Formats: sequence, structure tokens, C-alpha cells
Amino acid sequence: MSDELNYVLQARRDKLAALEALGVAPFAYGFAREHVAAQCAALLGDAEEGPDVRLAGRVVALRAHGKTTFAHLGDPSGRVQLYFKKDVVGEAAYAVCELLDLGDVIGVHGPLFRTRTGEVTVRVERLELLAKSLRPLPFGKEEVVEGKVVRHSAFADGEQRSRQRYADLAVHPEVRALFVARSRMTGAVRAFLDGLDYLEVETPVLQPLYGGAAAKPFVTYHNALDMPLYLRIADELYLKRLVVGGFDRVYEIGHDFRNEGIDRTHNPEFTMLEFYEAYADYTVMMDRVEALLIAAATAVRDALTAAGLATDAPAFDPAVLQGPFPRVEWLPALSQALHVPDVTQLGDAELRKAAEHAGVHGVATLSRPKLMDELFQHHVESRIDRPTFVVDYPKELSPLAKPKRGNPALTERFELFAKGKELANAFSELNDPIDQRQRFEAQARLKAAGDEEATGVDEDYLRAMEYGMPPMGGVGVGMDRLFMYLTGTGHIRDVILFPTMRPE
RNA sequence: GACCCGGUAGCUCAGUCGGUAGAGCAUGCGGCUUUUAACCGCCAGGUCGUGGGUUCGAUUCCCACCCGGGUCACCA
Repeated sequence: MSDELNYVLQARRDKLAALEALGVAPFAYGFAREHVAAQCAALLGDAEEGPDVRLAGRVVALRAHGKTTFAHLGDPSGRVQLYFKKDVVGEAAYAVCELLDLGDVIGVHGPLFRTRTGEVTVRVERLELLAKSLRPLPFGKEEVVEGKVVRHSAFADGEQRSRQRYADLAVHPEVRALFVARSRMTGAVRAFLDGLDYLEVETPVLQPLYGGAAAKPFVTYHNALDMPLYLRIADELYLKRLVVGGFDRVYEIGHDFRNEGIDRTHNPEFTMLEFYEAYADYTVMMDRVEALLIAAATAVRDALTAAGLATDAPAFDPAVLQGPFPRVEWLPALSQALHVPDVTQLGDAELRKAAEHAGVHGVATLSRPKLMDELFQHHVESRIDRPTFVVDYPKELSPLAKPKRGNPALTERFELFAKGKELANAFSELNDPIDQRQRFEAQARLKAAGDEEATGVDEDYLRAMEYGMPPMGGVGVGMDRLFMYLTGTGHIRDVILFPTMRPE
């Protein structure tokens, strides 16, 4: 696509000049809006003629008939039809009307009435151009078939919709509604945690050491300090420092950054919720996660319903909105899936055979715990549909969790799965500084051996822990993926306003 | 990283078994004072992703690259 002034763009420039010749300022400073589109139906009621309204928004449909013009004005609340009649608005204003384009931002003033076909309409008496659109928005034509909006020649190129999200939003009310729902979801999560006396905090994005997860970081450089800094891969270690300091319940919603591939479930920067609660173990956190998910689902459902977008997405599913969610234990669930009494009693050969049968790649090189993890993913996780807690992971798979009371081979850890995808991960958090140091040192050895995802020893964090860290439960929830799940969205790009993309 | 698919007008797409391309909508002009995918008529609009090769001739065939999508691999 050329950015040069082609004939379409040139036509808009010509109209701009024509408007200026008429003495119309094409870019205004403001407008005293008094109503929104969605109010109009109620204001008119059953009457044929209604009160005056003052509306502002974008011209989203335009049908000129000579000395009469119909248009639709779109604003955040919806859309309403406009009727311009030369006899009503006058010669001068009608001349402006004839220079309107799809996409122009205008303000109108006039009484409501009902057209012959029954549509609530503004009989425009005054028209103000607020911003001339010099580049055509990719509006598709719409028709209503059996109550549903059918869009023709739509703006369908997913790449361009992501790159030019402003245009995507401008022409797709349902995309706006989706992102409103996302904001409502975040708001509901905040309200939920605030209601439990959690404190929302902000911790460093730029960190001298990265940790709290296994991932490759982004590296940047601070000139004045003359040192590299890492963009955080997790919030965990700073939030737990705050619990040491006496903030018993803290949470943060912010971006983490991981220098990995981009696909339908991965964006290099993504929104993570982490929350930590002193004196709570993982069973308490399970209750929190369940209530939080229900609050999030309710908010999404309400927002989509308000926008007229009721769907069969999980946010509308009673099994999601009510709970309690089933809880299954990791080892028994795997044993049952493999039809064996106890998966831990299987020999290495049997495990490998089972893994191979499940389609796992590189079976020969995998350790026992990793084999079992692969089998679990294939046979259990991927088949979980309704939200389900999986609890008590093998110790080898959960280096950051405390051992399970009464069974040190397991850890007090749970993950929440739904539709085969992980929605939350949580532990009874490790608070033993001696154990923690050993784990850091193991990581440091891996890093020294070339593991890019291993972290180093965080001496400052150990110092904090040595002062005495209360026992606590901690949870991480990927907000993008949670929202994808609740709305049934298949691509993370579609739930992030400006996803990371290569420049054009 | 591997493999597969795609990139043609402002938008959505068709097409050329190799002879520099079409449709619908949008745009422009004319008509129309209750239309709603408005309608009727006319006109215009394209370095066919980029670079190279083969060829008398490439948008079409070949190679490389760029961008996007998908599958797989990798992955707290």
C-alpha cells in the first residue's frame, strides 16, 4: 500500500480545501455533547417526535439522496441515524453535509423523530465538523439479517487489524466491546483483591537480576550506571520482599517480558497478575483463585452482554460462573489416565513406551519426572475442559514450592486448567533461606553451563528472606490468557491492543 | 528453527496452462427531499510483496529474500 496521495486520499484533501473555502474549520476544538446514541431510543419512546439532542461521533454510514442525506453516527454507546434535509439545515450547512465522508467526526444538534420505517433518527438542524477524515477507514457495509449484523467487504486482514488497531477499533464496535470487557475484567480482579485488603503495588520492571521464572530475558543498558539491566520475567521476588516488609497481602498487575518466540499464545510482553498472602497456604489460595476467576468471568459476561455480544464463550458457562471447581491430584489422575494402579511404580522402559505412544518427541533423552510431566500434559491437562484444579505436583517438577506436609515427594502446588490450558499456577511459597540459597546455586550452575533461562543467585532476596519471611501462598495468572479463555479468543494478538509485531 | 499456505485496486477477492489484469464495494462526476448492503448512469483507479534468473516477453515458471498465517519443535 502506497502512502502517497492516491486518488482516494486526494479526493479528501480536495474536500478539505472546499470546506475551508466555505469558511468551515475542519478541525475543531471541542463540542458540547449532551447525549449519546444509545439514549435516543429511550428519549423518543413511542412518540413520533422527540426532544432535541446534541450528539458527537463518527460518520459510520452515509447515504446521500440529492437534497436529502441519511447517515449513521457512531459513538461509544452505539449508533443512531441522522437525517439531513436541505430545507431544514439550510443551504450553507447542506453544502458542508455534501462534503462529508465516511469517517468524519461531527457534532449534530436537532430533534429526534421516527422515520417511515420506524427508525429512531435525529433530524439534524445544526451540523458541526469536528475532524475531517483525510484517510478512508476500512468500513464494511452492514446489513441486518434476521436480527444479526452481517458485514460485507469487511476489514478482515488480521495483520493490518493488529497493526492499525485504531482503525480496527474505529470500524468494529465488537472489537471495542471486547477490549472494554478486558478492562472490566482487570477492574473486577482489582476490586476482588482490594476487597480482601490486598495492597496493589508496583515493583521494578528494570532489574539488575532477573528471576521468579525460567525464561530468556530482554537485556538493556543503563548509561549512567554503566551496567546492564534486565526487563523482568516475573514479579515474584520483589513482591515476596514486600511481604517480608510487612505488607501481608500484595498484588501487582503489570507487564512481564520474555525473549521467546511469538505465537498464538505468546506475546513478548504480556500482562501478569501475581498475588501473595502471608499465613495462607495453597488451599487458601485455591479458594482465592476460584473466587477470582468467577469474579473475572462475571465481569466479562456482563460487559459482553451489555454490548449485545452474548455468546457461548466460557464466561457465560454456569460451570465457570459458579464453582466449586473439581480438584484432582496429580499422581492419581495420571495413574488413572494410564490405567495403572500407581504410575510411580512403572519402570523407565514402560514410561518411555507410554510417552512414545502419546507422541512425545525425544523420549530417549527425557528424565523420569519429565516423562511423567509429558504424559500428564497429553493425557490429563489437554483433556480438562471445565475449570479444574490439579494439586500436589511431584517435587522434581516444582522447584519453587514447599514440600507437601506428610508426603515430601510432592509439593504444595496447584495449577488451574480449563479448555486444556493453564490459567493459574500457585504454591505454598518457599520461605526457608537455606533451602532457597541451595536452589539459587543450582540455578547459577545451570546458567554457568550455558542455560539461558537459568537465573543467578539473588543475594538481596536471600538477605530479605533471612530476616524472616512469613509463610505465604502465591499465585500467578496470565491475564491475557485468562481473557482469551473467558472470551473464547483463539489468538493472543486479538486480546492485546498493540501486540508486538515486526515493523512494516 | 523445520515444513505448509498466502501477499493482485482504498477494502474483500477472482484471474492469467508466459503476451504488462478483472469483479463487488469504496472514491470522483451526474440524477434523486424518508433511505438503510439505498438506487440509476458514467468515469477513473494497479511498479500483481522485493530482488535476481530463464525467456523475444514474467504478475504467471525457477531461486533467494521480506512480511503474514498455520502445523510442529522449543518454552514459566
